[in-house]
Formats: sequence, structure tokens, C-alpha cells
Amino acid sequence: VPEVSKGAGRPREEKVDEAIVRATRAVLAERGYAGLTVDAVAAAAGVGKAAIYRRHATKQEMIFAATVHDLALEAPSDGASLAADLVAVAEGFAEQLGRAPADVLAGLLADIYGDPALAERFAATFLVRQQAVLEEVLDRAVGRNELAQPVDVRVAHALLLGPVFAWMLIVDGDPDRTGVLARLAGEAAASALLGTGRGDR
Amino acid sequence: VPEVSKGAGRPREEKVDEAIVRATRAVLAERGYAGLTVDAVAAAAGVGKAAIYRRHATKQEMIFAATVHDLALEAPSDGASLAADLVAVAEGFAEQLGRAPADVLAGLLADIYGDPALAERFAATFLVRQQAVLEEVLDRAVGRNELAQPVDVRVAHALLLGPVFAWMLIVDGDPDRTGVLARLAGEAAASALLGTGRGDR
Amino acid sequence: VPEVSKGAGRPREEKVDEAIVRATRAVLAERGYAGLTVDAVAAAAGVGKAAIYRRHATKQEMIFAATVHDLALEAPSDGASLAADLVAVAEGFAEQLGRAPADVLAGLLADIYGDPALAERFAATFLVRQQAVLEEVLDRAVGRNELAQPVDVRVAHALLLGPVFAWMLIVDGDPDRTGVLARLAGEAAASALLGTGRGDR
Amino acid sequence: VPEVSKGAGRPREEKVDEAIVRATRAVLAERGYAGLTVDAVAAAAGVGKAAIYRRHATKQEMIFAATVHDLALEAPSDGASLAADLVAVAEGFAEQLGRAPADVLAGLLADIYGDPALAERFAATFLVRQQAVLEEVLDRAVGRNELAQPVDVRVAHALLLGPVFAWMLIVDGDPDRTGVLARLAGEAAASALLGTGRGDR
DNA sequence: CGATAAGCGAGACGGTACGTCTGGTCTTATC
DNA sequence: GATAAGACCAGACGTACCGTCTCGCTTATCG
Repeated sequence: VPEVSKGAGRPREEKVDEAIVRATRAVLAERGYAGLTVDAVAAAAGVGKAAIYRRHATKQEMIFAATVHDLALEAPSDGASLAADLVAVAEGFAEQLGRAPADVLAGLLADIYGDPALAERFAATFLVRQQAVLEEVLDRAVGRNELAQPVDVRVAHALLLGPVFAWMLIVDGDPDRTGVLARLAGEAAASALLGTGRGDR
Repeated sequence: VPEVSKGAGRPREEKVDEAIVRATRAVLAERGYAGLTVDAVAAAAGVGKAAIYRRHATKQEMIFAATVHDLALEAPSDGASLAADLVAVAEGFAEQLGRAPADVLAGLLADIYGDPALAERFAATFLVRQQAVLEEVLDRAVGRNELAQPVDVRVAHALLLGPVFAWMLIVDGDPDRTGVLARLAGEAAASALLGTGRGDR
Repeated sequence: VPEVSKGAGRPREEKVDEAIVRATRAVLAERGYAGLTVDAVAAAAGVGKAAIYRRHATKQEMIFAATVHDLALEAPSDGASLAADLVAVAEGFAEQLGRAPADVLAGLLADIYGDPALAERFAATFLVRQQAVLEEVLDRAVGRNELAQPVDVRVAHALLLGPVFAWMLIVDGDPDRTGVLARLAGEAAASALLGTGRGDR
Repeated sequence: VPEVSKGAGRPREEKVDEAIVRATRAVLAERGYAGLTVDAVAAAAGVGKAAIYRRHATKQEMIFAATVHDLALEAPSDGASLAADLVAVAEGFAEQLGRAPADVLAGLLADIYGDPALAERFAATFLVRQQAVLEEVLDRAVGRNELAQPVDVRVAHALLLGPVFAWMLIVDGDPDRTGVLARLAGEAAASALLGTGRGDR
């Protein structure tokens, strides 16, 4: 979102912001990520294109802001074990991803290549947030003496997020069993990380 | 690839097929998935656009055919255990994915939504091939009595492919450590599936 | 020219209109009617293709508008006789046609068949304008009692326009003698129409 | 029509020639000059495109050969006067032109610009033939002492052919009155030429 | 309170890619 | 060597979309 010069001039209308978000989601639902047009969003929102581009540098950023930006992710309360914590985190990931349409996730992931700004925003919002949660859980495990030495967060991230992502976007698994898969992913990651940490493999 | 009416008329020239594939890869390497143009491919291949569209219904199918379609995947030789087999499979996935540029994988995954034909082709070539390998490995485990009851292949698929995919395309992990991650994913999946199979959780 | 929704939005720029007209004429002069390309016109005008198609439904209409649409035709001042008037009209036709390149005239005439909209525009601008001039001259002759009864304008039109057109586009006559031919055509038409009017044949 | 190397190999089949002519006319009748496609003609004739291009250098030449090439034009028998002869000639022109569709005439006339070979063929078949007839009629008039000095054939040609052409292709006059117009054109041309010849203007 | 600054909807602008279509040539296998 | 079928190169067509700009207007703040 480009900076807003404060003070002089007419202030931006919040109604416009809301209308854009609502219209973006509506058009996405109707035509999908690939079929979404800025003109269509503007028309559906009853808004000029300039109002959109005053807020978002590109179409992708608009979509990002309307669908993914605000996806909250709460850190799990302290569990009994690393395994329990990781299962909770995986379930959190699943819940978070599930709130955005699959094609939007895939589309944004693709558009990240070739748009560094979007990549930056994606990393800052998504990756950083998820990895912060993970760090906390891993630290707890160290405190609990489950883990002797710190573990690379990115590895843990891939082990946890990957299965959920693949289930939802690649394998096209049954949405009703996403929870089952998240639990399995959490347990799998815990055993792998603990095994690594113990160094017995 | 649209059906070829056999027998009558001038046959398609293999040289053209090759030129298109080579040019597609070259343009992808130079401009990336988003920057690829059919005209650019045609020009680079010294070929008319019609020759391309005679072979591929859309730009995406052309890219698919040039980058992903032929990605071989060999089934691992019989290992000592399910864990060993799954590690080998995960390494196979990593090697297979590594042969295509990341932006191409992401781009195709995105374009699958909204192009059912491409989705079909993707499933038939990619998913089916990988899941066949997985089935074999899982069957072996049943034979070995490691697994008491059969396991849903899609679950295993997500547990194995997900981490590799996430490492390469989302977390942007160090390519040199992709092998490490694949090994971890294999072990993690094995322990999760064995745990499930034993039903002790 | 498609209708312009008035009032709202950014108004069309006259500079663009002019640039398109100028570029169309330049490309026509350089490559001829058959060699003209909309892309070439757009490039020469420094204009997007959309700006052209916003104004003209087809390439032909664009050419029409740039070369033929505005060809003025002044009614001759009252002459001494029908013959004198018709000579003046024929010379007017010759002057009018002479201002557009021959291949353009032939090309547009051909494209009229199969494009009803263009035919309509052609009739409204060209035929109607010329026939209005003719009507006036014929009315004067009736007033002068040269003609006892009104004459079919289309007949007069063919008798006058035909020779000039044929001289310029079919017979490929010497351009320097177009004036001579126009005079002859005027006299010929006058004598034929007067002969008809008198009914002595 | 490209030269035929005689003797060796399989001779051309006349059936193919006929089929091409028939198909050309059929497609012209159905889709018009602008809508005619070589592929369509080949398909309608049950013939390969090569068979067409072996006989005709371009699409236009094919159409020319199928519609206009053979349009006969008989010289009028000796009439009582130049006027009578010219009327006969004009009627001959009208009859000749009437045997080809209007859009074809206009289309070929347009394509002549930019295709010198077609222009050559057109001149040789059409203009030369018509002007030969005209020359003969004008010579007779000199013999009859109606004309003191020879008249430029091209001028006479324009005066006669022009009105007929304009009536049929530009003014879109009633086909049933084409004869009337031809008679008028003949009389008009005669009076103009006689006037010129006498030098009294 | 009047000037200034920025917002607004509408829609034109330059640029560029798409997928289709055609013309004229070339290549098979068959006659 | 002619034939039917059809692939080949080249390149124009008209459409669609992106992100920017311009119009006439409205709405706030600042002097």
C-alpha cells in the first residue's frame, strides 16, 4: 500500500477500501484467479481504476491484500510436548490456508517469481509470521530439553507447511480430512526433528 | 497434444517438435515463465505460430510439454525398510522437481486452476506417476509386515512431496541441502505412517 | 465511428485522431492499400491499436475516414446551360477523386461488398453528396426549360461519374488529360439527357 | 497459367481444371470475393491446394480465370451510324460485365494495383479486347466520313465503359434498366466524339 | 472564507500478447 | 510427374488486459 500523504487534500474514503476488497473477493469467487480483471473489480466495486491503483501497485498486490494479507495465525498455547505443539501449529497452518481459495494461493505463489515487491510482501506477511510461531514452539522444546540443540526453522517450516500445502493444492485431498493430515504432518515433523536432534541417525 | 490424423498428408516434422521444445526452454531460461511469449518461442525456434498451435492447444500446454511432461521418475530399488524406501522416493521427487525451473513449476501449478485440460494432463503425468511409485513402496512395506493395513496413497504423497515442494518453492531453502531435507521428509513420513498403521495413537 | 458516450470519463484526444489520419495516409502512400497494416498505422501514429479500434470498427473504415470521408465537393455556380453545368460537375468529380490515391478508391470499392456498414457509410458520404449536387444542376435545367421532365439522378450520375472513374482507374488514362475527359463526359451526358428529355429518339 | 511441360510424366487431368473452376464459382457465390479462401476452393473441388497453385500463380489469377477470363465480346455488325455502333458496343460491354458477379469485378480491379502480373493479364484480356472492338467501330466511322480524324480509343473507351461500370458497381442501378443506360451511354459518347471530331467546340 | 491539495468515477491512452486465419510453398505416399 | 492431404513459415487480424493519465467534480484542511 503506497504511503498516504497526510494532512492536505481530501482523505481517502474507507468505503472505497471496503468496496474494493469485497469486489475482489466476489470476482475471484466468480471467475477465479486467472479470470480476474482489474476492470471487473473496479466495475463490481463501483469504483474507478485509479482508486484501486492509488492503493495497490499491481493487481497481484490488490488480490494479496484482499485475500491473504490479514490471515491471522495464532501461536498455540504451550502443549505437553514438541509433538503436540507441532500438531497444533500444523493445524493452524491448515486453518489459515483454508481461508483463502486454492487458486488464489497458487496464483500468488506463481506471481511471486518475477515480482520482487510481491515476494517481499509475501515473505514479510506469510513466512515471517509462520516462522515466528515455529521459533517459539521450537524454543519451548529446547526449554523442555526435548531438543538438545536449536533446529533450522526453515527445515521445520518445510516439514510442517509442505504436507498441508501439498494436500490442499497438489494432491487435491479431501478437505474434510485436512485435519487428519495436519496431525500426521505434526507428528512426522516432531519425530524427524527429535531424531535429528538426538543425532541417533 | 491434439490428435494426429494418421496416414494422409505431409507428416509432422520431428525437427519442428524438437525446435519448439528447445526454444521453449531457452526462452524460459531467458525471460522466465511470466515473460515467455508464444511469438518469442516461434521466433527462437524458426517456426510459425501455427506449427505450435497445431501441437499444443495453449501456451501452458506447450510449456508443460517442454519442461515437465518427460520428467522421468524411477522407482527405488527394494530397500531395507519402509523408511529407507521413502527416503529414496523423496530424493527421487527432489531430483525430478529440481530438473524444472522453480517459476515454471509454480506457474503451471497456478494455471492448472482454470484450465481443466491442463489439470487432467498434469494429474495423468505427474501425480499418477509419483503415486504409482509410492504404491509400490507401500505394498512392499505391507509384504514386509511393517504396515498392517494399507495406507491412503494421497496422504503418503502429501507427506513426502509437500516438504520437498515447500523447501524448493516456498521456503526457498538452500538447494545444496535439498537432499538433507528429502531424507528428513522420508524418515518423518515413515514414522508417521508406521505410527498410524500400528494404531497406537 | 462508434458512438461516443458523452460527458463522463476522459475525453478523446484530437491529437490522436489527427495522428491516425496522418499515419494512415503516410502508410498508404508508402505501402499502398493492400500493404497497409493496422499495426503499421498504430506504430507510425505513436498510438495503441485500441485507440484506433475505439474510433473505427474495421481497418477499412479507418482508411475510409482518412482518405475519402472528407472529400469536399462544391456545387458549381449556375452556368449558362445544362451542358456547362454538367461539365463543371464532372470536373468536380475528377478533382474530388483525384485527391485520393487510385488504389485506395479501388480497394474501398471492393471492400464495400461484404461490409454493409462500410457500404452504408460510402453511400451516405459519397453517393448522396454527389447526387445532391447533380439534383441541383438538373433542377436548374428544368427551371431553364432545357429539360421538360425530371431525369433519374442515378442515370445522370452514372453518365457523369462513370467516364471519369474509368479514365482514372480502369483505362489508366493520362492524368493531365483528365480535365479534357471530364469536359467530354459532361457534354456527352448533357446531349444524352437532353435527347432523352425531348423524347426525339 | 504457368507453362505446361509436355510429354513426360502424368498429364494433368481436365477433371481437376473443371472442378477448380466450378468450385471457385460456387465459393464466390456463397461467400463472395472477400470471403473466398483457397482452402475452401480446394475442399469444395476435392482437390489439393498444390493442384491449384500448379495452374494459377495466385488466388486472384484463379478467380480471374474462373470468372472473367473467358468473357467473350463480339464486335457488333456494321450499323447505320457511329451512334448505332457505339450503342451496340455499350450493350456488349454491359452484357459482358453482367456475366460476372459485381463483387468479383470490384475485387479484381482492386487487386490489380499491387500485382503487376494480374494487371498485365487484365489488360491483355479485358482492355485490349474491348479496345479492339472499339477501334473497329471508330475506323468504320472514319470510312463513313462521320469522323474526320481518328479519335483516342482510350477516351472513347472511358466514355462507353464508364457509365456501364458505374451503373452496375457504384450507383447500384436497377439491373433491368442496364440496357437503357447502355443505349444512353452509346448515344452520349457518339455525340461527344462527333462534336470533338468536327472541332466545333 | 477562499485557496490548495488530494480524493473520486469514468474512461481514453500506449503497449503488448493472445489465439485464429490465410496465402503460397513443400513433403509425404499413391497413382 | 500429377494427385489429395496436410504441414510449414510468415505475418495480419481484432480482442483483451495492464497500469497510467486526464477530465470534471467533490471534499477536506490550511491560511
